[in-house]
Amino acid sequence: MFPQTIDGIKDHLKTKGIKPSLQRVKIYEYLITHRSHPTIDEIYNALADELMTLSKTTVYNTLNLFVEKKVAIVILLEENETRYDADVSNHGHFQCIECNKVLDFNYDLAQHPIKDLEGHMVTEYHAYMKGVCNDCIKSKKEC
Amino acid sequence: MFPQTIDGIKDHLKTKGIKPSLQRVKIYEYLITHRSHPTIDEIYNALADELMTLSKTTVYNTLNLFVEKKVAIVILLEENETRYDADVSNHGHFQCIECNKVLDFNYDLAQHPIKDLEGHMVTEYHAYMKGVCNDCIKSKKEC
DNA sequence: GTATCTGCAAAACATTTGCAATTCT
DNA sequence: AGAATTGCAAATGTTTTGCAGATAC
Repeated sequence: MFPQTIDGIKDHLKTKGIKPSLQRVKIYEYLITHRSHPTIDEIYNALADELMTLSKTTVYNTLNLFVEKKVAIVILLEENETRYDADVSNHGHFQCIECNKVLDFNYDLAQHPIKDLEGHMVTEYHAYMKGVCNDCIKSKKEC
Repeated sequence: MFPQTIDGIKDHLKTKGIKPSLQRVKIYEYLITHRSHPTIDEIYNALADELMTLSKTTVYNTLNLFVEKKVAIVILLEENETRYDADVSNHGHFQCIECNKVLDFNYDLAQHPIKDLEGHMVTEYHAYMKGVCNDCIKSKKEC
């Protein structure tokens, strides 16, 4: 599903019109190897050790570029918290309100025609849910 | 669907555990008479003339209270933009990427069981789409 | 050598907090 | 009077912008 090698990542980015700089490749690699839908902060903190001079501005620039070039999508689940996902296919997200974990789920809204939207041109589909994940349900029962 | 009178609004807020102060009643009235899913700024600007001393803090406080007491929901459609809706039922939102208008649509995600989420407890359902509304499609054709 | 990319510092916004003044009962 | 609410000013946090230096082709 995702490129498996650094060269694969470079080729993928090039195909999408993105020059594969070190920072961009590392950020994309982080996104595809950490499917937790990280925030800018999480990405920055994770890579700052390895890329000593990395700045948050670059992380912002890069993710804005990724979204514009459609190699990543923005995930909105909470106010004041923008998360990113390298899986650009139509799928849903479930966030646990106890542990804040985000799970993907298979669901393509585009497959469900909506009467109220006839006549409009739909280009993006988003579905998300919140609740308590099974891990947190278990931990609660133990108390 | 929504209370039709000021007294109706007061009763509704009281039922939900909210003391109906002037500011709260006016903000709730604005929400149910302007179904455009306004931002804090839009609500503040719309009411500032009438409520001379209204502060943005009060608009923030009030909407946080409304969400907590479940008389309004947060609508996330864009980064850094929180919108509010007094319709707390499960339904979807469509935003036009040309004119930014937000339309409601009838769609209850809760009616669509998701295999990947078996074992988790889902308490909130959100669906939204983006695209170009029919008004903007028409204006484009005219050019 | 010219374009682009990076990263610092500052600016721009959105939201929250602390607290004093006001309102309501 | 006592409790809750309002609203100002300051603080916090996130994202963008301007620009100078570094990098790539």
